[in-house]
Amino acid sequence: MSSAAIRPSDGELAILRVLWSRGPSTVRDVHTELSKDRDMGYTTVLKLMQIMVDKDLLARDERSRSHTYRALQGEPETQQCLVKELLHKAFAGSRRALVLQALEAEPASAEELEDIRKLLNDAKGRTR
Amino acid sequence: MSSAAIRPSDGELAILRVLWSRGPSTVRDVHTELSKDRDMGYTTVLKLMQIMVDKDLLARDERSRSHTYRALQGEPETQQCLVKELLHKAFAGSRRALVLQALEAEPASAEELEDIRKLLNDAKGRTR
DNA sequence: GACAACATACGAACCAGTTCGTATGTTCTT
DNA sequence: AAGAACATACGAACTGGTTCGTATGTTGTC
Repeated sequence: MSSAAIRPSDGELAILRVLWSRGPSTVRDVHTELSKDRDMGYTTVLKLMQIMVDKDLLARDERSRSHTYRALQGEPETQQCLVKELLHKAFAGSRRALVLQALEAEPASAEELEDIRKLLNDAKGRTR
Repeated sequence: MSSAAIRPSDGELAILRVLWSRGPSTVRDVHTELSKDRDMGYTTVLKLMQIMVDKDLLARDERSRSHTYRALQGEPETQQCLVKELLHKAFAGSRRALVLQALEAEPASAEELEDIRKLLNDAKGRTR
């Protein structure tokens, strides 16, 4: 079985998100993408991605001059890791309270609620 | 309307949790409570709480020698602030994905699922 | 071959959060 | 009145994350 997901920092998460959506990418790719939102230097992204390789968050392919990086942990695992952390740090483990605040964060559309309802039905099957 | 909740750091959140559950408390109270889990010095807690007063996270009553502190922002507001942040940083705003990972984080009991279902029904009334 | 463009490497500064030692002042006990 | 116990204040060190300048090497173009 695979080891638990590593909790990424904010900057790391931003990079992971690019990699998850684009697939394996060069530093330049990622930097270009991130520059749409924030305003950060190229070498900043480079350094961060190098650190992430050390932490086993990313793998690097050095075969071409512009190294290509890929995420070593998936989006759902990472999300779950972060949710679990928040659940315990801020909600004393109460998923009910967490869902409540998630729903109240912004008004939900009817479709959105319906989607989530389906989720619950699926979960019911897996109940212990 | 009240201003938006301040995002507390991990240490700050731990202190807020104590104050939410105990009500207004002294540094000693909080330190005693926190010592059950972590192992931190008395002055560490003191310092942190002083900083929190500066940040308007806590209010301090200095009338007695042992000052008493109370939380200036409520648990739900704070939770919502944190959830909202995670929602955007890690879930691209998809509450569905967030709830999914929350449910999969640990197996849910049937009652828990039922509770959450009720939440959804209530939310439906408020749909826009 | 020389110069521009572009790549990685890496040290150093900076920031927020955390931790704690030490100074200092008050209260309580005997 | 002296000392123990306990309170706040605050400087300073340490940490992890972030940012970037600068050095250096490679590629591509004229």
